Amino acid sequence: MPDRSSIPRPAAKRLSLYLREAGICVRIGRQTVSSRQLGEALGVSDAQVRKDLALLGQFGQSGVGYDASALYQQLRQALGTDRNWNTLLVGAGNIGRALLGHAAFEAEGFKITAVFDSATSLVGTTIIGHRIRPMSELGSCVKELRVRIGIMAVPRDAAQVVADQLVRAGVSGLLNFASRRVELPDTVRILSVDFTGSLERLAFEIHAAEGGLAESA
Amino acid sequence: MPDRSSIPRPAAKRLSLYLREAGICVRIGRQTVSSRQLGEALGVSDAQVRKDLALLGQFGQSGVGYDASALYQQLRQALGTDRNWNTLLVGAGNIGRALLGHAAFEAEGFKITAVFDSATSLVGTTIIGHRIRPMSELGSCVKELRVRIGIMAVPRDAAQVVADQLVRAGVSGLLNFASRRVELPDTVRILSVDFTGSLERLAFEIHAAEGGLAESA
DNA sequence: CTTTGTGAAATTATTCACAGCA
DNA sequence: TGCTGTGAATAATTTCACAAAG
Repeated sequence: MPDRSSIPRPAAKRLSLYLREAGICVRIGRQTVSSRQLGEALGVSDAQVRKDLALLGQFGQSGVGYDASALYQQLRQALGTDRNWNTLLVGAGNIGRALLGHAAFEAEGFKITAVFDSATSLVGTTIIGHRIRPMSELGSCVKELRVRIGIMAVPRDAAQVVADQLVRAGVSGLLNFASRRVELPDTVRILSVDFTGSLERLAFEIHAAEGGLAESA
Repeated sequence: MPDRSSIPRPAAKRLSLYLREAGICVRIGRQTVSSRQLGEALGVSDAQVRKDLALLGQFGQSGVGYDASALYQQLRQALGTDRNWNTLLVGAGNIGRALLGHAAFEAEGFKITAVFDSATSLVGTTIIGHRIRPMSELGSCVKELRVRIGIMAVPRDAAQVVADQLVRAGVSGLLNFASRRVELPDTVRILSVDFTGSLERLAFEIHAAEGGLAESA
């Protein structure tokens, strides 16, 4: 067994890509898939794919490739998505509603079990089948429903306060849609999705690609 | 003038974080900010901050730090957000609507100038002040409004087709919300935001931290 | 004093290239 | 033949540490 105690961060990021691709292979009935094929589908070198998958153990077959469904199962297990994750959503605004309507979550094992909002005008109403709860119920909800991930779709100025509440309620991780860094105890993981930051990075790449040549004159 | 095209990818990712922080400094009236302060606010080492900012030129002051508004301007210029970027949105579903209601885009120089959808039931209707246009208008719209970025908020199975249409229409970059890799000519940049993938990565980190399968820093 | 900018060193990540297997 | 798994080589990135500057 290889040393499984430490998976490099960049490799960890690619794991969910491999899972997606393995899922496609399984769905279309493909028996095996090679590191080259996976790599081409995802824009990664074949050597990189092999290195990454070897981190999870040896289950490829020389001359053949990886068994698609074994790969799929192995990745699900490694990522922890072989069983269900209960999540809760804080913030029933634009982004929150989009997430509630995002069917892909449940298909991949993530269930939004409860929705919270601090706006009293929203509390008690039902949005896309979810009753909006008051923040005061956060703690009991996390315990009763065994929620492990809190999804924060709140304004940036509320992010730290909500994060603190979620941590106190006992979640293990946060998915943060507010473009603000929040301080957390290092027992709690966070991953941020920043729309504006993404656009800025994209703009930078375009800008640099176009400006880089023109400016050397 | 520094050569923007030679900025390392990880550094480029941090640039938008620095911009956010510099913006906060300017807004609260702070005159100067040091690499240590920036680093602490963003979870990056001070040496890293200095290396990154030095890529844009030398504008720090020994013993003092960086002039907040000069830093802000410099970053905006480097990222290309000192000028307006016209974008268009394809897909007026859940995610598309959330993006239309996301005020932060315009505040940072990104304007959604037009919205498209392939559903004939939506075309012609107005959503959050935007008339939904048929896909057939894509080409003329890009030209007339000088759109450079296409935002794809479409189902995964439509992603490649829509990407092809956007490329043909002449955009320079794509912001993709579908969890599927799309093939593009390498003159066109793409950046993908994958909700499910993000959740999977978060779940992996939690899972790994708890299960002994850790991720190295 | 404090803080920048930057070579040099250390660390981390990727690619190469090939032995070994089916 | 086609392919994996993996050490070795390479490349990229981060950290160190300090001279120079205010």
